[in-house]
Amino acid sequence: MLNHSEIDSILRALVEPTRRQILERLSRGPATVSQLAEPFGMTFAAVLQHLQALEACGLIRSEKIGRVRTCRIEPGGLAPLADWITERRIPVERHLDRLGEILAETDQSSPKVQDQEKDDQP
Amino acid sequence: MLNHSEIDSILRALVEPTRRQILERLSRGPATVSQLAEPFGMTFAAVLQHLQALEACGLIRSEKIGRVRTCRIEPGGLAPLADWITERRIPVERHLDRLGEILAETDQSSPKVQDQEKDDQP
DNA sequence: GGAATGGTTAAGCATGGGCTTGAGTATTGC
DNA sequence: GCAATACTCAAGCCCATGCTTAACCATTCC
Repeated sequence: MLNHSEIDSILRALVEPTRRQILERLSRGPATVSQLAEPFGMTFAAVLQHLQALEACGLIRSEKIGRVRTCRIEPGGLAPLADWITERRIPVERHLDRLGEILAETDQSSPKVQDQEKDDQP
Repeated sequence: MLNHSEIDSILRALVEPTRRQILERLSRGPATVSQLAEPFGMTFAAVLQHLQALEACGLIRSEKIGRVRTCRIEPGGLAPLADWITERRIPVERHLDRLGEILAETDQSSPKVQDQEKDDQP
């Protein structure tokens, strides 16, 4: 499915553990491509591809000076995903609010709505 | 890479557009498996696999009564991802704070730190 | 200028995961 | 009991994507 929305590309970038580790590393400060590649048992080119994916969706930013490219975190990069999450949460809160209203309207003699257990392993 | 942490499974679930649409649908109220399968031009079995992925990482919950399985949103399902995002954001804020301190310490005669442009298309 | 360093790109392999098919199970309606 | 319904499971196809290899710039050092 070619859903090329913004959160789609951010999620596709974040779903890869290596890229999350790169973000982790960059959150402790800027680094060059070779510095980023070194800790991973991985080719230079592979790390570069990860960096391009991260930069394409606005999670990092990079700047080349001379022959050295330095990468750093883009501060607001995770904001679209954070917004998406809060948007998805609001309807649920609304549902809970309506549930609260319903509970308030009905008698207090049936307080077992919170009792539902989640079945862990089917 | 077999990184089976919680946010890993949540991200793997959310990265699929179909599963996000299913979440969207369920945020408007519970639905049976066949009700969920109907709008997608997709097999029953395929939707079922998506539902299993969503339930395995705690984003939805389902209950079978008779031969009908009803699915609903798990209210706190997105919380681990939201927490992960805020955790990643704090170091950046710290960096910005330190930047603010540095700017406060130095003279006000060099205000070009915010001037850096992001190069859109390489 | 030539070698070394740092990065970039393209081509190809290989695995994972989404989707289908097809068979199978449990429940409901007659 | 038998058929229809609603779902479940397993096997396999196929494509997207991560990774490697191998060549190819560009910059710095001598």
